[in-house]
Order: sequence, then C-alpha cells, then structure tokens
Amino acid sequence: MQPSDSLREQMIAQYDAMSAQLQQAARYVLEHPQDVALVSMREVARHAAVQPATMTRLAKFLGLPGYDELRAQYAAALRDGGDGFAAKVRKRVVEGSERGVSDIASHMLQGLSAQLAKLCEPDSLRRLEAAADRLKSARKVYVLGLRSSHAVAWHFHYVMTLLGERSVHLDGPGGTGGDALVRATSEDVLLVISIKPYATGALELAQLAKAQGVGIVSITDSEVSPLVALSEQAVFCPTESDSFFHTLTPALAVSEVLCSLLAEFDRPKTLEALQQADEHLLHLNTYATAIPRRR
Amino acid sequence: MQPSDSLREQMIAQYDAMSAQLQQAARYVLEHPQDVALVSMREVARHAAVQPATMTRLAKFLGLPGYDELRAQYAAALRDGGDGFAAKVRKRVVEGSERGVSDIASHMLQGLSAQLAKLCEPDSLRRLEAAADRLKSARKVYVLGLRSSHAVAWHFHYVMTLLGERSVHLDGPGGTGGDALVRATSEDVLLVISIKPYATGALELAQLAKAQGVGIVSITDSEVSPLVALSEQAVFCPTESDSFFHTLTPALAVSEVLCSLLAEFDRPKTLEALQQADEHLLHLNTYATAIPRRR
DNA sequence: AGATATTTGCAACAAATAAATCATTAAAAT
DNA sequence: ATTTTAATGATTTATTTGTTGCAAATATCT
Repeated sequence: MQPSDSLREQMIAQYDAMSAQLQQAARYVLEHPQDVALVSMREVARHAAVQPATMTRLAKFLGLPGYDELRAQYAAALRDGGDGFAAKVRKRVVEGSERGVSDIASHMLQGLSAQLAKLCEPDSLRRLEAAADRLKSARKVYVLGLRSSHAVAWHFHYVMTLLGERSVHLDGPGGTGGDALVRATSEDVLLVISIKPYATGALELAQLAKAQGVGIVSITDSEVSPLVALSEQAVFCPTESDSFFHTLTPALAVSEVLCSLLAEFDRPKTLEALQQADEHLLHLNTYATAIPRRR
Repeated sequence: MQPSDSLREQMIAQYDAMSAQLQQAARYVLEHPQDVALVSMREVARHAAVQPATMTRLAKFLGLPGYDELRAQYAAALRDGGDGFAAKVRKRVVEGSERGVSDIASHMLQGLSAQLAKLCEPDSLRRLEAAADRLKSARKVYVLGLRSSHAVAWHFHYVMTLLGERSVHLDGPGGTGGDALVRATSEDVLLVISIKPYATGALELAQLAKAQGVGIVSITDSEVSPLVALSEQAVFCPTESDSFFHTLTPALAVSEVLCSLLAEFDRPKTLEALQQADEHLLHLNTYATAIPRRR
C-alpha cells in the first residue's frame, strides 16, 4: 500500500526541511496515497488545498524528475498492494483470532466501528435530524454533561463556539455550573448528555430547566433513560463495550454529527464564523505546525 | 477489487452482443482491471491493441456517459479493495447511498465507522500496544490536551482515576495547567493529545517535559505531526470528516482503547478500584436511575 | 533595520487527453 | 447485385494535464 517505502520514509524524514506549502502537500500525500495514484495532480492539489505547482515542486524536492514519476511510484505500490502479497498478510492478521494484547484492542475497535454503523439506521437518523432541528430553532443552547459525559458536552460546546453559535456550557468551578440557567427561557434549549449511570446532578438540572419552560434535547443511551421523560427530542447511542467501562465514543460521534448538521444548515454563516475564529486564533499564536523554539 | 460487480457482470453478460473490437477491448478490461484505474485511456487502448475511440464506445455500450465514468468505477473499486480491512465497511458506504435529508448524518457516521475499522490495521495495533506498555510502566501519568483535544484528555484522565491509576490532568484555571509538571521526573510519563491544528501550548509543555526527562506518549494525527519528534511512542488517528471541522471521535476511541489495555493489564487491581469507586459514589448519591423527586 | 534568499501565488504554455465528427469498410438484407 | 446498416478507422476539437517563468510576499541573516 505504500510506495516502495523509500519514498514514504524519505518524505517523513525530510518533512521538517520542507517549506510550509510543501509540508501541506506532503502530508496530504502521506495520508491519501490512493489519491495520488488514482486522480490527477490538479485534483490532488485541490484536495490538499495547495497550488498545482506545489505538487510538482514536491516531486522535485524528493529528487524525482517530475510529478509523473511520483504518481507512477504510488500506482505501482497500489498495484501489488491491491490483491497481491500484502493483502493476504493483512487478511491473515484479521482472521487470525489468537489471544493477545492487540486482540483486545482490535476487538474493541471493531465493536465501536459496528456501533457507529448501527447509528445509520433510519430511526437514529430521524432522531438526529429532529434533534438538530430543535437545536437550530433555539435562541441559545445550554449544554450539560456531568462526569463521563463532560467530555462530550465540552466538545459540543467548543465546536459551537467556533461556529459562532450562542452556546453556554453549564460547568464551572465549585459546583456553580448550573447558575447560568437562571436566565434561560422557553426560547432556549438545553442539550443534556447523560448515559448510565446517570449523574443525579444532570437530571436535577434538566428537570429544573424543564420547569422553567426550557426545551430539552438529550443524548442518552436508552429509550428507558430517565432523560426521555424530560426531553422533547432524544438521540440514543450505544455505550456497551467489552471493556470494564462504558464507551463514550458513539456519544461523541452523535454530538459531532449534530454540530455538523447545525453548521450545514447555514453554510455562509458558518464559513464566516470559522474565518473569524481563524483570524482571532492566528493573532493569538494559538497554533503551531512545528515544535516551537524554546526561549 | 472488481468495479461495483454490476459492471463486471454486465460486461460478461453482454459480451456476446458486442462487436469484435468491443470484445477485444472488454476482454482486456476484464483481465486488467487495475490498468483501467491507473493509466490513461489511450494507453489501455494501446495495450489492448484497439483504437482509443473503441474504449469510449465500450463505455457507452455499457450505458455509461463516457469513459471517465468507467475509470471512476474501477478506481473506486481499487480504492476499497486496495486498502485492506476498512474495505468492507467502506463498501457499505457506497452501496447504502440513499439520498435524503439525513444523508449528511449517515455519510458522516459511516465515514467514522470506517475510520475506526482502519485503526485495526496491524501497524495501529502495534502502536497502541507499545503506547499502553509505556504508560503502564510509568509511576505517574500526566495527561495533556488543549482546545479540541481537551475532551479526550479529560476523558482519559477521568477513566484513569476510576481505575485507581495515578493520573494528573494538566489543566487548570488561569493557565496554571502546566504547573503540576514541576514535580514530574523521568519515572513519569506525559500523555499528550494534539491534532492539527496543533495548539502551541501543548507543544511547548511537551517539550519542557521532555527536557525534564519525562517520557512522552502521544495521540496525534500524522507521522509528520510535530509531536512525533518528542515522543517515545505515538499512536496515529485519522481526523478527517466531510464536515467543516476535524473529528475527535477516532482520537477518543484510541484513548478508550488505551484505558482498556491498561485496565486489562491487572484485572484484580482494576476490579478492586472500580468497586471502591462505586461505593464512594454511592455514598455521595452521585447517580440515579430515575428522575429525582424535586424538593 | 536593511539586504538577501527563499517561498509562494499567478498566469501562460505545450503536450496529452477524451469525446465528437466524418469517411471508409465490411456485413446483412432485400 | 444493390441497397442499407452497422462497425471501424482516421481526423478534429475543446478540455485538461503537468510544467515553467516571473513577480509579490515572506522569512532570514547580517
């Protein structure tokens, strides 16, 4: 699957010596080796968000006569990776169900993969869509997730912030998280994430919000979750895993899908908000692509 | 490895109804499916000893708008077949493409599912195992994840505390998150999660920790991530999604797998720790299974 | 801060591509 | 045997491809 290896390794080795654009191109090539073999250079460049010329420059940087040679290498790799030798080895690893440490991992990941696939069933999709609709009609979205669900709640809130949406994360030091709800009205919606075992605090806050007339949308794990009774809309996600604890991965996926649907709803606005965020973070030097020099 | 099957079968079925030249072209295509995807039409025609126009005619004979569509089908087939394990999952993506309103959601979830499946490849599993080994040898595990990666870092830390492991989350109000590192030694390990765009703060802290002799294990998105240079062990997770932002779901899955491997390492200890946590939380009335009565 | 390299984006270019068109040939039907 | 039909080959056309040269922008070094 990899081009003669030497090329791939060379790219990784010399990555730090490349210019920013070259790195961007190289990164895409490393992550999408099939594309290099299967689509035209200009299209690869478009996907990598890079000028066409940069792809040529990348090839030359690697010591090749031109881009065509690069493509040829990847094509050759894809040829005998497709149904040749490497494929069988790979298959044997998958089939070979021997006990081992990596077996636990593999089994778990396959399970998670299947769970996400299951979320594509019509009922789930309907619920996702309904939940997104309800959320987008809200003036303000309060997000609540305690204990393990905190990660999901926080991530949802973080993405919503980037999208410029009015999102309030019900969390704070010293148990003050729920205070922000005092100003919530019936025009607002509370998104509450809770899976078994359900945190008492989350249920109480949700109930309180509902009493205030706030609409409730929930991400939870079952039709018989206590949240269902409180919610206008509920999305269900599996949490079982063959480990000691419940998995949050499907819940996070659901929340990301919700974000995506909301973002898709008004693309221009989303794009503008993202650009604004980009500029802001750029000025703050929030991000880096290489190891910062120590001072 | 074959294009959507229907095409291949159609060619075989209608083979007798073709003219001599068309048969010659079709035969070559059937016998060299990879060439169709990887080289230009004219070259395929040359290899098949057929006029270039004949290839176009073949495509139209099969009911396709043009040769490009034929190539596209073979390219898609090569994509799925070529890349080992995720193939099956992704195939379902192509097939189950009902276009509806919730198409975005469905597509996104199937993509995530495929990405998790991809994590089962031998290389990923090796890395997961190595990372888990390194973590379990640590006296104390510091966990660092800024911005979007915060969710993953927090969740990892949360699970680790339930498991009774010595885990320290490098986060705190007012930018004091890194302070806990002052006491870190070479017996400890820092687990840092960062995906593109890489938060400057995370890189700086990781670099500082490394200078102190702290071992570094990272969850990141690419072999050319700046974290790789700092890390003893690195696990790579995909982050692409067809939404506006990168997905964290695979990263979270990876972190859950790591937790699981660590828990599995010493089952008795894990069970004891979980039971202890259960009791503790029970006394605090942390969890409920029904809607709490309002007071 | 100024001077010098380097990097980057843009536009133009020639080569190659797939498709469309027309002419020629072979086959079938009357 | 002649007309009609389909098939094949050659030619042309509008795109698209990979590449290159050059100016603006950026970074680097005295």
